[in-house]
Amino acid sequence: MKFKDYPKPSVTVDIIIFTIKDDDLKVLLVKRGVEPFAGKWAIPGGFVKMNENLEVAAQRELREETGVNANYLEQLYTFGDVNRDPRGRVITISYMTLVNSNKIKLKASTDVSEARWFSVYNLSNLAFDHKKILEYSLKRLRWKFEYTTLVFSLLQKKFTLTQIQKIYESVFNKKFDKRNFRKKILSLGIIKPVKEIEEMVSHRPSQLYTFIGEIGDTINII
Amino acid sequence: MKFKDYPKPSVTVDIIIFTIKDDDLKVLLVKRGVEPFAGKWAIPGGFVKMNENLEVAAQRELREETGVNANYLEQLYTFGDVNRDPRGRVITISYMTLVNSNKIKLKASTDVSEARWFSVYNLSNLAFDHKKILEYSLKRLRWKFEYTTLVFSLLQKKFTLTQIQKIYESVFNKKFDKRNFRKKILSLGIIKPVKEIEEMVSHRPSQLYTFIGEIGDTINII
DNA sequence: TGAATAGTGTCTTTCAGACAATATGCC
DNA sequence: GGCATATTGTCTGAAAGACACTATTCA
Repeated sequence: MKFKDYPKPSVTVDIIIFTIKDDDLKVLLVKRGVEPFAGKWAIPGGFVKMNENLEVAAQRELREETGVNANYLEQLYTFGDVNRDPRGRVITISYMTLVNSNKIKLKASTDVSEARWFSVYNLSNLAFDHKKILEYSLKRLRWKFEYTTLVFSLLQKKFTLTQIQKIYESVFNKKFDKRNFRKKILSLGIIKPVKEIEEMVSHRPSQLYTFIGEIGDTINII
Repeated sequence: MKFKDYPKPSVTVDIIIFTIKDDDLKVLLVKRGVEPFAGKWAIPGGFVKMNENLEVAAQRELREETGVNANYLEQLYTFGDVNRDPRGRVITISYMTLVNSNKIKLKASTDVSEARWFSVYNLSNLAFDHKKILEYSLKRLRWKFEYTTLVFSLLQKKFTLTQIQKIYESVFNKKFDKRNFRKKILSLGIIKPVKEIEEMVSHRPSQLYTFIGEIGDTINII
């Protein structure tokens, strides 16, 4: 079979980069510098190189945009409708990751003019079918937060229970009862208190905990 | 950006076709007629045409192998490791579907020599990375059976509670308690009895039910 | 002592899961 | 009556969810 002779679609990876900033779930978008959709905001992405695995390509895009490596990266879905890109047939494999926004210093890559964090609850007018991709990724993110220990990819080594709860409240965009939430988290046996407490706060300092487990482990949280 | 000038990977769709036959969960495999892996069994699939959406390509492959259209088709995962196909870079988007084996008359397509149903619990020595793909698809199938009404895509319009239970037992490869299972299914409010009972059986005939809802609806079943 | 956040327990309801006897139709 | 399968209810333990007050630190 001489499949080299057939015309082939282009293949890209897009990476949805989530973070929590100011108690709000945010996603990193880049402003397109070239047509099509010049001036519109888009999910960062780029072409997959011929000798590059898909996850490697996604990691590379992440690094180009943020300068950090993901400790969690998950393939989401592949979008390949014939007319999703006016330049021709482009099939994109979407990935998502979560980064700690403190560690990030945004830098513009070569073919984009700007990169910025956007609240996921206030998005509009994105390039391509990226709005649809983001809606899908938010569903997946919530699902992952219900069933896995993904939250710890957004926390420092030591953290408080309130910090966990605030992240959950940002991701689900709703409040949880403090007592029930803490009871549930503690019952999972995935965190343990450390011999330190919060410092430099003008109120009762809280107990610090550390995560014992692997990020992404399956476990019922909510 | 003249992205037409870059070398591009080939893109295929593979389709995992599940059915229940003889109270056993089976998957359709085809015997490869050509190299690489000539003579090995493989998941059916083929190249995506340039003017063809991904789901359409998957539906087409399904029709070529079985002659039926899917009433349920779901994208699973995209496999794209650099060396997964010795002929070159091939990225494959996998889909899964469930068909009623009564309706199927298998036919060989052009580039395969034979198609057969295999028990998912007895697979070995498949072509490419297809073993890995099947393991992944079984996990997803089970997940879907826990949380959705997918089972009804395998049943006729009228069915018995025992038929539902037997399908679940095949999919999860374990037995369920009859009383608890029926209690649970009935509590969901997604089926209703019809004014007929089973005929032509040499034992107490059972009540027939019909499904009220959409296949794939989310709902907690197990 | 006031401000700010940390930390904590009980009750009710729901659901999962264990468990066995009777009913019906056909031969 | 014997065979084969259908149908049915109770109890227990676990977990979810509603709900409000006290504790601690700092300024």
